[in-house]
Amino acid sequence: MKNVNEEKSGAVEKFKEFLRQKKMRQTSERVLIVEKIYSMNTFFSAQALHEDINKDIHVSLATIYSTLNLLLECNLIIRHNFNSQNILYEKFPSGANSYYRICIKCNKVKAFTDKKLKKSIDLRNSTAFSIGNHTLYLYGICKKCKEKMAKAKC
Amino acid sequence: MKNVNEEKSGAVEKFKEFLRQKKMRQTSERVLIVEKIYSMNTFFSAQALHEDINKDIHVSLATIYSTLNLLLECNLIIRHNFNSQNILYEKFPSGANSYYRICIKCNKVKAFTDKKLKKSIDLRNSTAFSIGNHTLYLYGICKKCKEKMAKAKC
DNA sequence: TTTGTTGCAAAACGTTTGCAGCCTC
DNA sequence: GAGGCTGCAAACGTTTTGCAACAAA
Repeated sequence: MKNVNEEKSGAVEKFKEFLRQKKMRQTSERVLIVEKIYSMNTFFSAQALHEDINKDIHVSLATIYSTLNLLLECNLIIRHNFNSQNILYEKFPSGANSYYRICIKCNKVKAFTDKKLKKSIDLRNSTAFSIGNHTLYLYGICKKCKEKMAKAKC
Repeated sequence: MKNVNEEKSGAVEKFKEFLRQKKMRQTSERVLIVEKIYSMNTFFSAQALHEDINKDIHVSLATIYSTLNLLLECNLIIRHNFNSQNILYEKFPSGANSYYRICIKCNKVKAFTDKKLKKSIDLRNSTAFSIGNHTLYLYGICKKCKEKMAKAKC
């Protein structure tokens, strides 16, 4: 198991390399934002990230968004749209994969891991398309909602 | 292979049943919207659907959105967020599953099918979570972009 | 007849943009 | 020192909401 700090410094390094390649500048704001994101373990909205960072130092929302777009571009974060209102971001370390169970009744989202499935999906790599990360969403009904529905029928 | 009209009438039926259960009204607008969606075979934006429908009869954008939300709720459509700007919808017939390859360089999206993978994912069904449909996104680099990158290095 | 639904316009929300000043390189 | 980046506020596109008129049950 990789530790959190290794993951974070790996992400910062990858981001800096990406900026170098694009001949873009390494600003303190950009680095701080990646570090913050890689210190979290939950989904987050752009707003929440903005508020969180601004407890420490002042960074404008425009900068938050511009950096989020760069991080999306270099695959260090992903963007979820679980339900129509909230758009949520999440760190996405290289080699990681995201699996989610989404209850279509209560909208709760639960992340899980599945090594076997991961292996099987990674096998889909081909010359026509080199797979980096992948994301799987399972839509269904959770135990609680199933029980509720059973009760309602009685 | 199920034919398109069967699929469409199945969707309409499922939607009507959903409305009945929620004690909501079966309006001509609602039915027309599902029918239209199930006649298409591509991703679509709310705007595009609105324009398309309004060639025939007048339906307001507010009604389009309210119906899209109902269809999301009863799992007859899904919402994609491939790149940060466009939000796209797609029909999602029961039993169908969506697999997508997304190039992180050129942002092109290609849908594909994979029966083996589908079987393997369906096996993840459990008492804790009953899986309905699922969606898999593979993020990677397509052949064209790989070739471009190889050329750039020379 | 009753009450939910529609259309319209305005509001809300997340995100982007233009510009002046600042800070990397 | 030059040009890219930031902050601010205004603009933008998508989605939601409030209200009066309408229509399904």
